[in-house]
Amino acid sequence: MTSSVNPKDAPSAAPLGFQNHDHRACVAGALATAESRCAADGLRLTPVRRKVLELLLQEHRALGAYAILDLLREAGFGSQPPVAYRALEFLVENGFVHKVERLNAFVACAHPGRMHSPAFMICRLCEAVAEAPSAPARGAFGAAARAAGFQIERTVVEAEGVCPSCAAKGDA
Amino acid sequence: MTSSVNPKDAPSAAPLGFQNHDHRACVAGALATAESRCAADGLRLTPVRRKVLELLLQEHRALGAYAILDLLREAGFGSQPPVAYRALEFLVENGFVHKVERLNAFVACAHPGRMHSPAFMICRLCEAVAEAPSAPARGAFGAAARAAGFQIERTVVEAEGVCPSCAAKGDA
DNA sequence: CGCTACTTGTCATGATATTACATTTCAGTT
DNA sequence: AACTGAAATGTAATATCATGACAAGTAGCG
Ligand SMILES: [Zn+2]
Ligand SMILES: [Zn+2]
Ligand SMILES: [Zn+2]
Ligand SMILES: [Zn+2]
Repeated sequence: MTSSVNPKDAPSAAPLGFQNHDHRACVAGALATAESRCAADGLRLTPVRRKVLELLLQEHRALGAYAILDLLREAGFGSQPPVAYRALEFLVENGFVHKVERLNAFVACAHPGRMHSPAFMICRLCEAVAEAPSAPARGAFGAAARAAGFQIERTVVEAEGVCPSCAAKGDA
Repeated sequence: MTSSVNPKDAPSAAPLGFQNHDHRACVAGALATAESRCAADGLRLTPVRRKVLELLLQEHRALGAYAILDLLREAGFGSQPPVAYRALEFLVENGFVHKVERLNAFVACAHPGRMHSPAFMICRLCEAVAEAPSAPARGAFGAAARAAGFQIERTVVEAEGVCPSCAAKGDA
């Protein structure tokens, strides 16, 4: 969602998505969405899972599993890798979190509640990650896949580059 | 059309990966291309590097760094991880090999000699990997990136699914 | 309650990747 | 041919990412 870059919010030292936004609302909304959808679908958003989602939403950037694990430990949860990986598995399976393959890291979904195939823009300078909608199965690639007889089930689309904030710093 | 797998060994007009093709020519041609381009550009296609490229071309699928390392050891080269990773780094930097992020594995480039941004189709059943041309910076995603002010430098486009060969087996 | 499925905590291990440093090879120069 | 600096290689050690196995706790249910 890149409809408009709205500078109304905090000038912020925030490595957020790329545009400023009301991050408290962004976090609270996503958590609420996750809770209601879990309730609706009979999924169990347990304390660990909820905490991991909350951490990823608050950071608003991609975190490695071990970084998450450190934060979990600080919050009093288990500190062994499977604790983090299992929570992440649940969150990824149910679309609340995406894995960024390029970084071997995880990021909270920016468009929860809707089925979608994510595309990411990853700043190589500040490591900010923005999620854009994508429809890779349409377009030239999808046509090539159909021509080859390949049935696409899942796609990874990740662009590495420089975010507007870092570009401004660098050029200035 | 051309979606059917041709059982005879036809010269590959499209080195697309899932269809049959003259693999000996495919390997020899790619090696020759690599050699001539290295000669032209003053790059050193040393024995280890050439061997890694040859292994990837012959396998014609994605191999993990440690699988490559095993093959290198069998061929009498060094057997420590940096040996493989350094050869792969050279080959990736110079466009002879791509990394498949989704698999943490490497595959020989199917369109060497031309600057391009690869897109992959990965069969989850047989692990075949086909490379298609891609232009992700065009289309909706590129538009989103421009709208966000993000400068794309490199893209990862990988589709996971079922290749025509496995689909035929499964459906039949 | 007792049963079951699921979740969590933990230890151990496996898989992927990099750092550091000594040695060798190579291209260009003397 | 011998010298030299840059590049490449060999090797040990370590760092980072991820999973397997099993015991213990917990929610839902007859
Ligand atoms: Zn936010
Ligand atoms: Zn940035
Ligand atoms: Zn081939
Ligand atoms: Zn297949």
